[in-house]
Parts: sequence; structure tokens; C-alpha cells
Amino acid sequence: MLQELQENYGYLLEDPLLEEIDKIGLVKQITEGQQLIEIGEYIKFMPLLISGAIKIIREDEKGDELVLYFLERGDTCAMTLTCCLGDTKSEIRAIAETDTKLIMIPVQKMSEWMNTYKTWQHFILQSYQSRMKEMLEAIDTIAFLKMDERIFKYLRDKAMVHQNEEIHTTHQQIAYDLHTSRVVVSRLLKKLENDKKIILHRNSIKILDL
DNA sequence: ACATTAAGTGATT
DNA sequence: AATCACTTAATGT
Repeated sequence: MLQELQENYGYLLEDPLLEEIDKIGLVKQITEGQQLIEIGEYIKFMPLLISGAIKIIREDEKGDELVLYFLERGDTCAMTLTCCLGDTKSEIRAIAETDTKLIMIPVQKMSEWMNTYKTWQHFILQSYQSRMKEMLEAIDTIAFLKMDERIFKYLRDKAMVHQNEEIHTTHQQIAYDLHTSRVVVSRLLKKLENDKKIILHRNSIKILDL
């Protein structure tokens, strides 16, 4: 595990800190589709991604959901950062997009290290900044992009985190993730296929224009 | 062969 | 862009 830490975080964090993470952190394997964090839950651990990807979803009172962004290797969840400091509940849901390996760190440690390790402090602030940026990107996407562009971006993101231009999902699932109807997804995907940007199959989509 | 689920389409708002 | 109503295609039993 120490070796994996060095590979993925070595360039960010100092050695003594990595050793401490190695000592304290719990390794967790999560299979695709499994839920990590539910809305309203208190967060007790901070996840550090080693491999795989996690989908971050926002949901309203009616149960309508919307995908905000994906977390990948080397990322951590910004929600935990705010939660730990303010002792508040999670505003988001996190679901494993692929099989994922991560290290769980108790939240007290995370604030403790803020004082003792400079690289940690840097890492936290850095993550916070990049999450904030992604959040703004998500807002832009929803507010300014048309549905067809949103779908294409979604497909690209998904291909990215899976490292595979072949996406396995249904039109219905995409509709849920983007908070629209299946019919609209089908129509727009058909258009993208006519534009030679994708190829449609049952339960899978191949992206040509990466 | 039949039932179930995914995807395609026209018409309407 | 959403909804309805209906068709067609793919897949499981």
C-alpha cells in the first residue's frame, strides 16, 4: 500500500506523511455501482482515490438527480473537506462509477495534518480549488450548453474515467444522470450518430470523436 | 415461442 | 425539451 501511495501521491506529499497515511488509513475496495456516501449522512472518513472513478450526484427533495462530476485517481472529495470543518451533513451522493480502490482517513487526522504537514495543507487547498473549478464547469454546462452538447460532454467524461471509448449504459440511465427524459436522449444520440460522432448499439455507445 | 426490456418515431404541447 | 402513445428490435427464459 505504501508503494501505491508513493506512485499516486508521492509527487504531492512528503514521505513521513505517506508513512503516516499508510499506518492510519484503511484501504477500501468498492465495486461498480456501490454507494459510498448518501445525502444527509455525516462524513467520518475522507477518501483518497488510488484507482477507479466515482460519480458525484446532487439530488433534490423529489428524488430528481443530476450528475455533477467524476472523481478520479489522485482526487479527493471536496464535500468531505467542508463537512469536516463545519460538522455538517453531506449534500451529495457518491457512487462508484467503476471498481474503485481508495484509502479512508479519519477526519480528525485530516485536520491534525493540516497543522503538521505543509504538503498536506497544500494538497487540501489544491483539491478544494480544483473541485470548485469543476463545480463551476458543471454549472456552465447546465446553464449554457444545449442538451445535445451536454450529452456529448457526458459521454466524453464517461469514456475518460473508464479509459474506454466504448460506454456501457442505457439511454434511460443517461436520462437520469442528466435529468432529462429517455426520449430526448434517444433522439439526440441518434443525431450524434448521424453526425458520425458515435455509434449506437444496444446497451453500449462507441465514441468516435475523442 | 413468448415476455421483457431497450431503443426509435410521430404528434402534441 | 417534455410527454404520450405506439412501434420495432434485441435479449432472456
